[in-house]
Amino acid sequence: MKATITDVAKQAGVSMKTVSRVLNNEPNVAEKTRARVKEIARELRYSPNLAARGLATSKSYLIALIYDNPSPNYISHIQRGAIKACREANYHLVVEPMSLTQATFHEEKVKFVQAVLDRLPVDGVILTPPLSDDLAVLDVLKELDIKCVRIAPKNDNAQPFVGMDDETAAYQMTQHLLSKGHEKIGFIRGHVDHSATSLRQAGFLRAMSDAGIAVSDDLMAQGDFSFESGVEAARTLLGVSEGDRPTAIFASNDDMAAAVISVAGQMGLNVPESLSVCGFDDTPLARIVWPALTTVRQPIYKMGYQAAKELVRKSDEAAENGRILDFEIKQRDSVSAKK
Amino acid sequence: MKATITDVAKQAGVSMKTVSRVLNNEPNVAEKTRARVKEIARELRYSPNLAARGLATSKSYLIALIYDNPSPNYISHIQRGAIKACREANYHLVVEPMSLTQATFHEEKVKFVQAVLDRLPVDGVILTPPLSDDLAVLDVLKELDIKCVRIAPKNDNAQPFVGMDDETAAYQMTQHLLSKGHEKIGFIRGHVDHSATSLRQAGFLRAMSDAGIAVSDDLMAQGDFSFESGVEAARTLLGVSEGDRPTAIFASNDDMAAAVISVAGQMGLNVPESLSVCGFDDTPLARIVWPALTTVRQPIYKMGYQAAKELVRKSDEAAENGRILDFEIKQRDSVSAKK
DNA sequence: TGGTTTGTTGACAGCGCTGTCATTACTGGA
DNA sequence: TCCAGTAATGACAGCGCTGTCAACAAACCA
Repeated sequence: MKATITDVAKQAGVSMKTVSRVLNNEPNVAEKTRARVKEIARELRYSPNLAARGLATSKSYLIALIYDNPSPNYISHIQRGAIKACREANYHLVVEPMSLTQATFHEEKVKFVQAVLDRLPVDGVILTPPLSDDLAVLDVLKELDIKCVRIAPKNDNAQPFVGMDDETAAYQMTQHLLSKGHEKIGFIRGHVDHSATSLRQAGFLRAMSDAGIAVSDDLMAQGDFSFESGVEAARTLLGVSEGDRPTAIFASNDDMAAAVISVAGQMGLNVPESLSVCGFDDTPLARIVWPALTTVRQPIYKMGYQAAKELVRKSDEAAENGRILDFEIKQRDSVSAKK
Repeated sequence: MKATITDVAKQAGVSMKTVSRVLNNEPNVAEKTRARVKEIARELRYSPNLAARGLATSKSYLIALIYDNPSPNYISHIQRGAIKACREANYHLVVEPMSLTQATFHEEKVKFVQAVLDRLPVDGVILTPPLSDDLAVLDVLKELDIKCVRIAPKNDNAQPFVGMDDETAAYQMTQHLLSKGHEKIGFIRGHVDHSATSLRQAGFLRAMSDAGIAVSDDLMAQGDFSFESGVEAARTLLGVSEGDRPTAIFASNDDMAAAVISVAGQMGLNVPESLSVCGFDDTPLARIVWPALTTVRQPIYKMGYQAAKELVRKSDEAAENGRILDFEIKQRDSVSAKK
């Protein structure tokens, strides 16, 4: 039925081992032989049996993406990037979301990871936030001796990761607002557990401080990254006398920024004429709301790509222990100069 | 390091084969032996090596989700459902999006599927629309003798599938609008290539016809499922004299429905007081727009689940060749009685 | 009682590949 | 010319598991 290495070897008049050498790009094969074997393999549409190869090398050519992250958009970008890298190295990606289990308690998360890895002998694991900062999970991985790259972790635990500089991004976005003449700028925080929350806030505050503008407490509202929490926060921020009202609001993510636009609309405030709004993440939503959101584009796809790339890296290539990727400020229509 | 079947066998004082029988729930093992082996396996935290098992059985315990669908939301639900079913049967899911390759031409899509399956010996494949209606791809699968379940295909080619009844869903949604007193109802069509487009339109028209209401051409607008196309269509539908304006608009998906709400807002029309709007799909967007969208909830998660379940089904369980899952009309705030 | 059936167990080969190590062919220098 | 040194190749075992088939024990019937 399907061609095996033996078939190729017979056809080419060489031993299985030589075919194996060619297939794995090992040295010490005469160029002529190499060419012939390659040719025959192509003719026979031969491709190695992963299971057999895995059994012999105790590698699986599989990378797992383990996540506990409710945002399909985020995950799907990571996933696409990771798959790209896998494909380039003839690896495959298996996805293991843990939201499906009842893993609400931390202990269960650890058990989940353990169970997955006991069963599936993957060659590497990609962890997304907030899992990327879960020390217990990292311990399990270390104990099992499985390579792991973390996406956007809060802490650099001397383990490989890829991420972006949330603090600087928030800093630059705030500068953008300042450059448009805004001084009374409201800020909506994200979910307290999320690592990005404090970084984005820090960037905002640093920019304000650098500009010599004090930020009063009532310009800071708490959200949790959800649209609903954004509505709440926007009402708090905007439900004051016209003089006290901020002329711009920086929401920690796009969902909350969309909420601000929605609330502003309901209050009869035009965006961006009477109120500038900006978000963070550049989700599809950012282009769907009206006016389209000025926001920060995260290199999510690239993070997935780099993470997987590091995992499938052959040992003779250089390792990179941490990598900060570039973000981009996407200027669209929701921010204008202060009137 | 990691326990093998031999370790368990030794500990239990039985042969490897008996352990194997217990692990695979095969009959003809004394209850006492079975219990003891299970106990020891648990103690040793033994779990079988997938590669070895795969080599012996020529099964991979892997299911592939192959897709060429730009909607991360749709895919992520399918994926979650499929993973659930895989997990229940000790299978794993590998995802293989083809949008990453340059597979714009049809021929390349076929090649892509072929390449993936040559390399990875999966036990089954899940195909999402529009791939689920790609005859050439189905042929490849058949030739390779790989089981396949299609999600929401247009045609029942006597091959396993799961789907939902788009026509009836659109029919019922239209009835809902009619029951609120609306008679002048606008309809925005979806992308012409998509199988759901014609079904949804057919359901709409049937309901109108059953209610004895003629639908004039200028109440039907063409979209392509994108927000932008929805804006366009909404402008066409609403940009007429007040008397000719529809009192309700049924958009073929949520993105376009959101566009209708946005355009209505810009025109000073209140939703739902002056215009009722409904969508289709129940994407996250439906709850984020204001007012929240009345829409049709598709059983996407369940479709993924059922598809995978069919693929991991043991041969002694009953097969189901096609399965229509239930939808649900989600009534939210964007539809009200006609004034 | 012996013979048959049914239930339980184990020995062994082999799935398709790669690692190890031995063997052969070729090269250049003394 | 011979020999060391190196490049190219192959024989063979074995990765961890399951399928096949044979062996044996227990239970049953006549």
